[in-house]
Amino acid sequence: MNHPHPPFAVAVDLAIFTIRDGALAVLLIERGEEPFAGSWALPGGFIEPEEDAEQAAWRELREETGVDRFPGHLEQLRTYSAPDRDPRQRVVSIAHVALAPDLPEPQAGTDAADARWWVVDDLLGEGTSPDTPVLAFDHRQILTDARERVRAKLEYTTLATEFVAEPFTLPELRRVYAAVWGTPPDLGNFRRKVLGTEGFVVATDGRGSATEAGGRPALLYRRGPATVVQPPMTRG
Amino acid sequence: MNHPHPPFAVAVDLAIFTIRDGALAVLLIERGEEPFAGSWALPGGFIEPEEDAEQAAWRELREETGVDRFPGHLEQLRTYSAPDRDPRQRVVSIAHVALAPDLPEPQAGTDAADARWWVVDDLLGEGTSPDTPVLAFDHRQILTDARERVRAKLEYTTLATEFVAEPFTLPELRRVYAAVWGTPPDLGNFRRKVLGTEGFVVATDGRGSATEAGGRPALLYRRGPATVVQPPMTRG
DNA sequence: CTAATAGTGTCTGTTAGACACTATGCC
DNA sequence: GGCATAGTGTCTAACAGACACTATTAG
Repeated sequence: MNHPHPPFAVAVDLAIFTIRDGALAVLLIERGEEPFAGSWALPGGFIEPEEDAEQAAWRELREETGVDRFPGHLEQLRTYSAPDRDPRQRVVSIAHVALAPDLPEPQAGTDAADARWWVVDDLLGEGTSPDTPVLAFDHRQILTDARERVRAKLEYTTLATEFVAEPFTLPELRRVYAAVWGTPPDLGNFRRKVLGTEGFVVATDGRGSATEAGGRPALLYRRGPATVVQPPMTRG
Repeated sequence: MNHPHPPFAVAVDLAIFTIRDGALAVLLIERGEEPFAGSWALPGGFIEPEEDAEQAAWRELREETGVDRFPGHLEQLRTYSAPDRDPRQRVVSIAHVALAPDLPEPQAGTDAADARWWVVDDLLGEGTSPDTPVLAFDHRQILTDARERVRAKLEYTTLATEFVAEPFTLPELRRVYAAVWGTPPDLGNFRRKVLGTEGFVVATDGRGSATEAGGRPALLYRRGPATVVQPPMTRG
């Protein structure tokens, strides 16, 4: 412990995920100020004196999505602390991952030029399409780590249910896995696993409506109390 | 992002684990200064201006263990940021977990009254024996989280090999699992899993020496290139 | 009826768990 | 030989993967 301790700013950054049109999407903010003005970045902000990181993350979550009672899940991801990650000053960022059922189109915040959902595979794919932005700071790395966290957690937890609004159908839940993993799990085996895991979902007496194209309506379920899936579901 | 940003100190704390006498042990420092003078704490220190958290953790690791080339594994755990976790000032701590083969008894650092290894189960157990110290700050929580990280990672990674010095025997490696999980995995199934996982260990042509009590000498192995164990080993 | 989606049944190879057995060292 | 430890073999129940089949809706 050597004194003096240099001054640090401590921020939280958020990778807020949802499923939109069958794909995993993340909320990005277009920066209105330098550095990286015009680039897109993960939403975030500095921790206030009386907050811990989790409280700051919840606050940012509400501010950036415009939703008063955020319906999803939030957890800490990891902390990014490279000395030059922000060119203005030393900023350590405690990154978080949030998941939610389909949220409304966001409104741009006070200091943001614009805010919108992006398909994650478009952002992280190899293809350098002219429409896909370069992310500000080290946010591409954070987003990569965040996606891997979500992918992994779908295997051994019931976290997928946080991506759907209650009540939900099993086909909807299966589409969450398809979106996050890139390929849908086998139908029969998926149902066996979900229904065979005590407390993953609980049946309701309702039935969903058929899709516009017809087809049998699916049964409706709610989230159960279970949090882990043992043994895990397997990817691919 | 509201200005001004209050000043934060950013520290790293380390849960350095090893196996001593068949039990999981952690290195603690007896604090010589207030607050918590006389209490025991995880080793740690503040991040320097030109370092990131990982570099700071490696530096502290060398300083606190007195070992120049630390032989084990280091990874970030999570960040603890409660506003009142340090009564002096606002300190955010990026906690890390380190694993190593049996290390020499540590020398007390400059500002530490004493430094020694403690059996983790003695520190975290329910029993309030007079000899077991109360940990400083939120270090009991950090230690609990760190132990759980290690327990979990032994299931699905080859991390256990970081607890033994090369070359090592399979019975030695099995004793790592016994120490961390509290109960040894079944002998035959353990060997089947380790030897059946490509790249977990690689055989050498050497044989270990028999124990003092006699018995057949075990074959010697080195760490392999594999990092994951799929499907995982199961606890208990 | 057909198309489309939801849901069930079943076969098979793999493997974890349990546990008995054999091998090789020291005294 | 006996004891202690290392290492092998085997039986079985459970289960993931694959995939064929049946059910229920809209039009």
